[in-house]
Amino acid sequence: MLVCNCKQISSADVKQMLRGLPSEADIEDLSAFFKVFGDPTRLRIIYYLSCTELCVYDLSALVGMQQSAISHQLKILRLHRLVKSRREGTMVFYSLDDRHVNDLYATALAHIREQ
Amino acid sequence: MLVCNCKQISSADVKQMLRGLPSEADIEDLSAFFKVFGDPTRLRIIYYLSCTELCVYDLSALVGMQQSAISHQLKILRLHRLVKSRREGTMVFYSLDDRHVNDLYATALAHIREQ
DNA sequence: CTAATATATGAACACACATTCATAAAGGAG
DNA sequence: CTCCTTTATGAATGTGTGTTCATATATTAG
Repeated sequence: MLVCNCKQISSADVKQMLRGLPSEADIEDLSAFFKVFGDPTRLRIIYYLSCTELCVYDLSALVGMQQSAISHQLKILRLHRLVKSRREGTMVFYSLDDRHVNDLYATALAHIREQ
Repeated sequence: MLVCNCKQISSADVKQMLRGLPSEADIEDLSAFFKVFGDPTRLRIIYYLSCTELCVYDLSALVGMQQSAISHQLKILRLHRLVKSRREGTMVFYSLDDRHVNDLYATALAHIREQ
């Protein structure tokens, strides 16, 4: 029974909720993962990479931000395995590395467009 | 043609990318939306509400955080139309108000669990 | 009305984070 | 080797944000 007698939820119900609760680690991972999408610059990078593979410099030109800023963000995206990189001479090409990205993108867009 | 001659992407390709680019407003909305999920406390609240409707006090007990903190977070969730509230006497019951939430949750979990 | 309970809110603080600047590292050309 | 280009990284800075504390608001009971 919960502390508040609002609806007399049984302790059995509470136990069942606690059983289904994702682990501390999962919740941390989840929130960290969503946080990656919670930045406009990273979303723009993700969009452009969803179109085609791009090098860092071109990405910075497209996004309209300094190369350093893009590199920093690419590192974060890489650490979360959302993009992968491929070196070709002095250049490094980035591309999307997750089949879920588009799903998330689409679902979120659907949400914000439902007024 | 992009500034870097890395792959000689034509200006037509660039134009097409820019055509598909979500608007400034959409990107802001998207990132703000994802940001809401980027916090462990809010994720816990969302989980519990995915089980059942709950009042603020019980939520704070389940999450293990002060009532004030929960109220602040509920306000954010409400502003993003992820939860809805219903007053019953002095109590306010919250419940999920978005059919996309579970989709996002599941997709994200799938991502972080793929190694 | 007052008292009690449940929730909401404002201010303050501490911490996280995105960007910029400067610079280092890596590779290719000469 | 040096010079140039591309990318990565560290430090610094300013901004954003989650929590707590104190308090206000709202509703019911008496």
